[in-house]
Amino acid sequence: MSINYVILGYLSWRPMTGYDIKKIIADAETLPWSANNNQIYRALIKLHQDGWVTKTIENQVGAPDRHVYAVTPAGLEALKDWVVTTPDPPQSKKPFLDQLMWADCLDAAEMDQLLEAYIEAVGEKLFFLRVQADEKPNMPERTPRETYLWEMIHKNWIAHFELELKWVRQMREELMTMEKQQQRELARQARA
Amino acid sequence: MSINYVILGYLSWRPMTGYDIKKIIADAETLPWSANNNQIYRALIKLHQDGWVTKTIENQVGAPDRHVYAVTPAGLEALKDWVVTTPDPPQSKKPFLDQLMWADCLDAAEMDQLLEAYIEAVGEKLFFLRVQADEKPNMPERTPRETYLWEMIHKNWIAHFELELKWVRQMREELMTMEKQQQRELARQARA
DNA sequence: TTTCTCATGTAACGCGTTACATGATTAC
DNA sequence: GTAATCATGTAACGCGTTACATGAGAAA
Repeated sequence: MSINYVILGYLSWRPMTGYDIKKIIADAETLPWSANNNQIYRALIKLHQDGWVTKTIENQVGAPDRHVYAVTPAGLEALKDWVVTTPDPPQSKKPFLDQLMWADCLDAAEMDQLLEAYIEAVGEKLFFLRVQADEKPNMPERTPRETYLWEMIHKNWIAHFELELKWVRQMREELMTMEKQQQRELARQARA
Repeated sequence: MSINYVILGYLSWRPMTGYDIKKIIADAETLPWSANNNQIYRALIKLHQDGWVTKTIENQVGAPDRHVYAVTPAGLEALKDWVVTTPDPPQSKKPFLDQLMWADCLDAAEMDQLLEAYIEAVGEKLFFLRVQADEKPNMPERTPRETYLWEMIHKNWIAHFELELKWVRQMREELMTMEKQQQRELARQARA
């Protein structure tokens, strides 16, 4: 449930509404959540119950009330406690690799098409990551170290997808070579 | 729900029971599922209902009956149909990166400890991956291409975790350098 | 006139997890 | 005697998703 802490983290920057949080998470290419209301509004209720955030209702005219949440000292403490917990290794789902496991039933052309499709999917994701890496979020007063950390996070994701591209391209070439070699061998056997 | 297809894939190698499948998935370092009964036995029921596998009950003495599932021609077709679906890009959860986002509240020592802990977690995972890459699964009659594909899948995971290690080690060094530089600057200011 | 933005929330459902339940045999 | 192996299955729960619900004002 690290989403709760991620929300708490954003609130540690400045007080915000669920709606604000939702937009941030929806736009963040490097956050693995889809920013659905159910999670966010529930999370805010939970954070409030735990005393980690305060809730202020701002009345508006011609628009719904804003429920503005701000982090409390207890919340900051809880955030730090979570930050220093021993980290888990990354957990990736790569359904493409599952597909590859049983891809030997494909002929050379079908296999090549499959790899090509993966290259495209990964390339697209990489494109959006790069676009976002260049954008500057409107976040206030960041220390050089924090700026550095956020850059490294972005670099991590980009490197991850670049590696994936490199890997699949290498595989594509090697499969091509294997296929050609086999063709030559078959031709030789036919002559004999 | 690619788990259903992964199970179908294993059954395409040889007929198996849920128990067999469970052991395979539990041992496979590169499969992202925990091999719980609930998923596996339900999946087998579903595959059977869809006519993708047949079910044969083998009575045993002194042990529970074995429900042996074998793939049907329709199952093989469904497997291939799934294999050629346009692949999704990988989806990774890296809670450590979420922690890093708010890690600027840590002092240099705490930060270094956190990075060290991540290095250990990733290193351990990498160790197990490497062990398994050396093991030869007792799977029958594999074409050179299928062998190659499985090796590439393993390499993908290993490269992924190696990259993660490299990334965090670089960050550790750079943070160390930044810290020293800041110390020197503070000392200079103190003299002035 | 339709769509977008602001803003909050709920309902239904799918996937995945741990833990529970049974019960004989074999190994330490 | 305790634990592991063989073998099947269920219950309860958590996290995450999409879709639904409301309702005003502003922009296209």
